[in-house]
Amino acid sequence: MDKALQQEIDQLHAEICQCLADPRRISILYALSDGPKNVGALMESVGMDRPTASRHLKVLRERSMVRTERDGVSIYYSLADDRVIQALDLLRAVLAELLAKRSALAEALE
Amino acid sequence: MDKALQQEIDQLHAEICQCLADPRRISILYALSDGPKNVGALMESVGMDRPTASRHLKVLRERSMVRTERDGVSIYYSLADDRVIQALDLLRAVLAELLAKRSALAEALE
DNA sequence: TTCATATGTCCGCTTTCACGTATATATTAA
DNA sequence: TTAATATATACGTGAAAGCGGACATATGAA
Repeated sequence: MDKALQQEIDQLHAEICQCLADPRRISILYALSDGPKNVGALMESVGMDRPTASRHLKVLRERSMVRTERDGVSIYYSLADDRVIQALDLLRAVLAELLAKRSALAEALE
Repeated sequence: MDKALQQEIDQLHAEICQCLADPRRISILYALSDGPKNVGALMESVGMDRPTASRHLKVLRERSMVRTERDGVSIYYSLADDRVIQALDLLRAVLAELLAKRSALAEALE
């Protein structure tokens, strides 16, 4: 493939990954995997103040990781694509294995 | 689950995602999915200078996303877990769909 | 129109991160 | 031990991202 084109794809790919590279946003995405929620419910379930929630939701919105739908005065957020959760689950499994290995090392030290 | 514990997991989860949130590192990981490579070969295939390659490799090493093995004067890097590539592929598929939708919109405008 | 509620943005501040140049380390061969 | 090769780090700089408090907007009801 063309080198410049490949770089542009990698850039966009990295921007999507960037969305996932924050613990609050991960928490938000898993909260939404249960179903749509408005901002208040998300603040509650993730434990953030309003500006923080809004900022992170904006990041996710701008990268099209979440969708919004207004219902009266509330705005409901939902996942745009379940594969994002699948990807997060894969990485979480990798993490689990890393931690298990470290735990085994720790036990071997005793 | 305990809230503080959950936050700590999300933090580690985010640190893994952080590894993926850079176009150079994505390029490195895909290059390694073909098999182990030393730094020189990676520089070639990804098109970076040495300090840049070393820095990114350090990030991937510290998060255990890659393994290293010395062979004489060369150091060979390899993927620590193929599921990282699986996760990247899922996200790339999400990206492809997003771009396809935008492309359809662009055509509809003509 | 005025008020209350839900959501979003702006500001200053601090931290993190990526870059390139120059320098350091480690391994092998002479 | 010296030189050569392959790899890694240190440093200064500039850009980007996160935070919380104050402010702004939009919808619906009185």
